Amino acid sequence: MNCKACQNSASCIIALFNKNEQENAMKYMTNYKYKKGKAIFYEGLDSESFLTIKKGIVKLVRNESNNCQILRFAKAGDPIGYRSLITHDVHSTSAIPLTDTTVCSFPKNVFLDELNYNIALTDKMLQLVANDLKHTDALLVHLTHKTAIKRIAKALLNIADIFGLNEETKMLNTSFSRYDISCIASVSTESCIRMLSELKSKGIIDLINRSIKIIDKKQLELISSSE
Amino acid sequence: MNCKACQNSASCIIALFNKNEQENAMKYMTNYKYKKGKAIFYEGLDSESFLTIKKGIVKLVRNESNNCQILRFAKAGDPIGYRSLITHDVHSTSAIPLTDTTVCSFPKNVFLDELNYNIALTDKMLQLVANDLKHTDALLVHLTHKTAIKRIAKALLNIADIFGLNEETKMLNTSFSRYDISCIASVSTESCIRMLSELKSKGIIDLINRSIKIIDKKQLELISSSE
DNA sequence: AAGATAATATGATATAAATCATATTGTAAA
DNA sequence: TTTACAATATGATTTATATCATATTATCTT
Repeated sequence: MNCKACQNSASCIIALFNKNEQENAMKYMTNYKYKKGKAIFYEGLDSESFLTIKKGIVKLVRNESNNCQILRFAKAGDPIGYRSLITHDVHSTSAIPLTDTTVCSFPKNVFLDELNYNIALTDKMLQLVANDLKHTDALLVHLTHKTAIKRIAKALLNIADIFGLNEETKMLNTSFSRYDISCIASVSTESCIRMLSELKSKGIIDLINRSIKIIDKKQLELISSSE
Repeated sequence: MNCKACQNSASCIIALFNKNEQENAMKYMTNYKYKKGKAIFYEGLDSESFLTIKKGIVKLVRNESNNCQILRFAKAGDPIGYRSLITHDVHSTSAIPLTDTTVCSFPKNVFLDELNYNIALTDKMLQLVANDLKHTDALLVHLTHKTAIKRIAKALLNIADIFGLNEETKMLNTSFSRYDISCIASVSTESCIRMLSELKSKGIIDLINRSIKIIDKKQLELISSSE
C-alpha cells in the first residue's frame, strides 16, 4: 500500500509530486480491486479521483446507439480518467477491466492542488493528453475511411503493440474476445469473425482455440495501411 | 503588427507569457497571409512555429485514402498546430484556410522556452489539448456509430455553433461547400447532397442558392442525437 | 449579357457490411 | 465426463451508402 514499494513507481505520475505532497498523496491513496468486466467508472459520471492502474488491463470505451467503441487501453502504471479532472468535467469514457484489476485512487484535490503549481506534473499531463489526442485523431481517420478488413488488421497490430506478442509462439499475450476486437475496429462481431477467418485463410494469422497467432505481421501492416 | 493593438489580445495565448517574454515574442512575431484553400501547414511536415489565427477561418484536416476528414476548425484568436509542438512531433493535420486568413507566427522556441517555466501557459495548453481530446473522442464515436443523415445533421449544428447563425435570416454565417460538409460528416459528397435535400424536403433546413438556412434547429438536434 | 466552369443535384447501380438465422465449438461447472 | 452455455463460426438476406453517370444550376469571367 506504499508507493515507494510499488513496482510501478519508476513510471508513476505520483513520483512527479513535490516531496511533501508525495507523502501526503500516499497517505490519501486507496487501492480498489475490480473484477474483470466490472466498471471502474462510467461515462457521464462525475470524476472524483485521480486513478492509476496498479495491476491489470483496462479498456476505455464509449457506448453509442447500443454499440461499444474502444477508444484506448490502459495497463499497469498508466493513469486513467484524467482528462475529465483536467477540464473539470464528467468522464467521457467508461473504464472496464479486461482482467482483474487493482487501481490506486487519490482524491481529486490532492491531484488538482498539485497541478496548480507543479510544472513538471502539468507538463507530464500535457504530454499524456497530447499523445492521446494524436492517437485519437489517427484512429478517427482510420476508422472512418478504411474498410473493415483493414480496421481489423490494425486492431490486431494495436493489441500486439500494446500488450505484446509471445516471441516464440507468436500468440497475442492478452486474449481478446471477438466482441472486444470488433469494438476496437468499429465492426459488427460477425463481420469481425469473418475478417479473422479471411486473414486465417490467407495464412496471415491463425486461430487456435479462442486465441490468435500472428503469423505474418508485415502482411498485417501492409493490409492495415493500404489505400 | 503589435500584439497590444491586436483585437484578439484579450483571448490570445501570448497574453499569458511573462512580461519580458511577451515583449520578446512580439519582436519575433511575423504575420503571414494565406489565400482561401492555400495550406498553412501540411500533415507529416515538421512543426516550426507557434501559430495563432489573427483573421480568418481554418479547417484542420487529414487525408486518408483519397478522402478528406475535417477534425476541427479554428478561427480568429485560436492557436493552431500546437499539439505537434508539445510532443515534438510532425503535424498530424493540415491547416487549410476556408477564407483568406492572416496568421501570427512565433518561432517555436519562443513558445517552448516559455512553456518550460510558465505554469499558466502550460495549464492553458493543457486545457486546450484536453478539450480537443474531449471533442475528438466524441466525434470519433459519432462518426463511427451514427448513420449519414445523423452525421450531416450534426455537421450543420457544429457549423452553426462554431461560426454562428444569423439571428434574423437563420442562414449559416459561414458558407461551406457540400464537399466541406461531407468532409466533416465523413460521407461522400453525393450522399451529403442527398441528405441535405432530404432535410430540406422535411422543412428542417432550406437551401437557398448555395447557402443553408437552419429552419428547425431542435429537429436537427433530435436527428443528430437519436439512437 | 453571354458563355464557361465549377458546384450542386439526381438517377441507376454496385458493394461493403450489418443483420438475422442457425450451427458448431470451446470451456467451465456439476 | 457429461452437460450446459457462451463464444465462435458461417450462411442468407437486407440495407445503407459509395460509386458511376448525367443533368442542372450558380457564379465568375470577359
